[in-house]
Amino acid sequence: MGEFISHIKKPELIAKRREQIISAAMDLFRKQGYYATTMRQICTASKVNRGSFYDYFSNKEDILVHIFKTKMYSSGDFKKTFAERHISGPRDLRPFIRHILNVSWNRNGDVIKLLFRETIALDSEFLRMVLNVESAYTKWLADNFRRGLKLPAVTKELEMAANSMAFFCSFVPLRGWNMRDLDKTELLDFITDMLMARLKILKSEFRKKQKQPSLESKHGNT
Amino acid sequence: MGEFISHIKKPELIAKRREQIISAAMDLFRKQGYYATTMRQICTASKVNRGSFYDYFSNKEDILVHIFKTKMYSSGDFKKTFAERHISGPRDLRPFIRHILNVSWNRNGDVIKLLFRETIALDSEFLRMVLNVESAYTKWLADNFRRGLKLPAVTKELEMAANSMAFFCSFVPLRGWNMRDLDKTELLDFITDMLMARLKILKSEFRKKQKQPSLESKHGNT
Amino acid sequence: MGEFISHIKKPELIAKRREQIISAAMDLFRKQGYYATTMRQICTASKVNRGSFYDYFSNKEDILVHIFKTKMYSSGDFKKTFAERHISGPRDLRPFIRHILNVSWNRNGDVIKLLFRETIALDSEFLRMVLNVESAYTKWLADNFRRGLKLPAVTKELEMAANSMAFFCSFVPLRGWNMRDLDKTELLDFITDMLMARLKILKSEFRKKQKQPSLESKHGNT
Amino acid sequence: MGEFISHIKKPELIAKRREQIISAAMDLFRKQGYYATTMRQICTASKVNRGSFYDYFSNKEDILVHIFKTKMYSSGDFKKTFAERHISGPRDLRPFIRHILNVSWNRNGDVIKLLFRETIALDSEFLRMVLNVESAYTKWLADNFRRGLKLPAVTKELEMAANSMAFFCSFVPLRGWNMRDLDKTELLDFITDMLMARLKILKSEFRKKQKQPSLESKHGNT
DNA sequence: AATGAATGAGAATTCATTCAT
DNA sequence: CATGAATGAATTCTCATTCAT
Repeated sequence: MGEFISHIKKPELIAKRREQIISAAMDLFRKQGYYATTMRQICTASKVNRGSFYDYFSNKEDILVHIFKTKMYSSGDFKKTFAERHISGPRDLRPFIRHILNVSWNRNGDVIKLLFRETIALDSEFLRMVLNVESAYTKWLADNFRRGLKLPAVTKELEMAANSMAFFCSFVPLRGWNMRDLDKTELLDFITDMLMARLKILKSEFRKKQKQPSLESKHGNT
Repeated sequence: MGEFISHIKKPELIAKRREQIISAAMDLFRKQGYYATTMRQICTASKVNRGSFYDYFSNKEDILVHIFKTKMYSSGDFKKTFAERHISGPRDLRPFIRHILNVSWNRNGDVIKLLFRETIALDSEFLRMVLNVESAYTKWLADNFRRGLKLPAVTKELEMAANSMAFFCSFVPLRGWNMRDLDKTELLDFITDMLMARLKILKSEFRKKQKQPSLESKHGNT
Repeated sequence: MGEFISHIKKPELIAKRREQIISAAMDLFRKQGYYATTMRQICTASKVNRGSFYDYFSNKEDILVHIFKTKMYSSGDFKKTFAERHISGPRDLRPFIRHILNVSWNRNGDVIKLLFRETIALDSEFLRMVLNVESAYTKWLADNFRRGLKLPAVTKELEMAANSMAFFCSFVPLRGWNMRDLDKTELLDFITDMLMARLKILKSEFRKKQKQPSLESKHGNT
Repeated sequence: MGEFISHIKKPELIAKRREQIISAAMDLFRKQGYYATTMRQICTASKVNRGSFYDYFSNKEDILVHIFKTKMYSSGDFKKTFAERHISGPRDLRPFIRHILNVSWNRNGDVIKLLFRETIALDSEFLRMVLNVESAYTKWLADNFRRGLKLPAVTKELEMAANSMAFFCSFVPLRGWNMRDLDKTELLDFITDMLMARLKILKSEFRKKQKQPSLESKHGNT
């Protein structure tokens, strides 16, 4: 437990070696999966000595942990990228969705794939952390949708929309094998349209409710 | 590779033991993942002798193969279930979607999860087979949508809708950890609505194109 | 933690293999020490497969634990042997001492040596157990001395005598390298005489105290 | 092997660093044992760079060798201390014994413990040297006893007494865990008395033999 | 003379699979 | 056809030692 402290003195060397290792490991994990990838392979591919490896990571699992940490939060791509893309009004809604999907599919695809496939390899303590980050991210999405639709509060329906959005982020990473690059670009618009269509319904339902605040309005389903 | 032929004579015994093993293995795989599950655990849980196991499966991976084979095609739940639910006209569209999602989330959730997480453990030959089944299934979905929308042919947009649909099938299996049972039920309608909304757009666009067949109509991107 | 349960079914096979392993291991430990002895060597010497080893012991340390357990208590040599040799009166005192030294030096020498050298390899929980057994043994010795000297209670001086006795048990195991076999036999009488001489002083001091119960009598030391 | 020659020029630096290292190492060896102590720990504790270490010792084992060398002979505590305490007549006998035990238990306890536990880690050549020193020390003890008892020559019985004495030196270092500090002080007198009592018998037997030089007198053995 | 990173042999242990009965 | 012990290749990780700066 507890944060691993490297014995190596130069921080820039630590960063460099970790980068080497993570890069090689991600490649191997993507191709073979976490378990089927051996330390031997990782060290050979990253050109880091098998003994030296343990100066930079505490053990094999630690690579996964670092990947998720680096890519998901702290200095991570997720937050940083998305923090810059904030929704302030209705006009931002569509570009916001497109942007996030685009980044998720084309830049973070590998991490997302890993996230779905290999979280089971994480020890429970860190797993909980990862899931918490995911939850927080979904909440952040929901709040952005709220602003984009000018709604007063985050409703359960907004949460479902956010969950769908988060799930769409893994669409291409998980199902990309069934598509050509061309299709992926078209899919971006298709999915954006689908989500926008659903959000519009959500908005119009809200308006209806405002006019007749005493009546619950839902369409009956089987 | 080639098909594994058991030495055991009685087919009903083979079926029985395989069922025992698959049932126990799926349970363990779901909880711990394929690699973290040992043959010892599988044999103990299924009450099959560790030596006898190899009379019913050729090796550990073979269990996965059989699970996918059994659950996805041949006697599989997928086709069988869905074959009975065919779309013949527009009125079937919504119930069709709801039904498929419902079955996927509540009956086939475990297999779907396995499919996303552990296909990497399969040797490439069988992996290709699995992916082919998936593709075929998606095509079948697209054709049903076509019938539901009364369109003359399967367009690229219909294919994308089908891909989305197939992807939604794994929504709860993969992201269920973030939802209560209650939410899952509401989500069923939410997703159905979203897909229906997109299909309606698709239909109306088709109508527009029929009236002005010479003009390409697309919305601007980014 | 907790008792290791072997998966092997036949108890007699477990006993046989453990015996093989312990015998080979003790030999190697004596020559090279615990740490310098590898599992490879133990398995080769005991003719037990390197994988099979873990069907009979939970790990390397477990060998040490078993040696101490087997040799020190439960079915162990210590208790069994000594239980039969009980002091009931003054005439038993000298034979009792001689017998215990003899057994310790000639039959349990290897274990005693191990006990002094390798207890540091034991995990703290089991180490405490071992030390408790030692303490109990020393108390048992003290009580026998008490009976042999016909004293009413175990005094601090009796405890010191017992501690000395327990320490003498490791004389030859620890310092045997400085003696020929011939010397060891003579040493048996020499040490017995020494302890007897001290016990006689102890007894006579007790008598003196009984006559003048109000006066503390001790010789002054620097 | 042969003596290790340091590349370092300043002898006082060599001495200083070796002292640093030995001091830290002894502490760690006592607590954890030789094998469980890593070079990392030794270098951290002694504040000597892990690379520099090999400028002052040839390898890990060399620390042990130096400890024994430094503490046992040459500039060693043993000889120096004891040389000052020489027996010239019967009156010196008891103080001599007390003094040696006291020093062994309270000043050299750690080295003695190490000597019993870790000599096995020494390569055979140096081991022989260590044992030789021990033998010489025992002979020196025997000769002092001879002078204290005014005997003409060192008999086998005197040798046994000296061996016992040498063994008593390790009593508290090896069995101290079973005693409080208070007990250790009382034990000093108890053991001194025991040895003195035995030596008196030895002396009186000598006198008897002198009177009847033709008769062998021994007590019967089991 | 000090520093600190690199090296790689070797350790304990696991586990799918085989095989004799 | 079942049983359960044996097999051994492969895995992760440690650590004394070396080496370039």
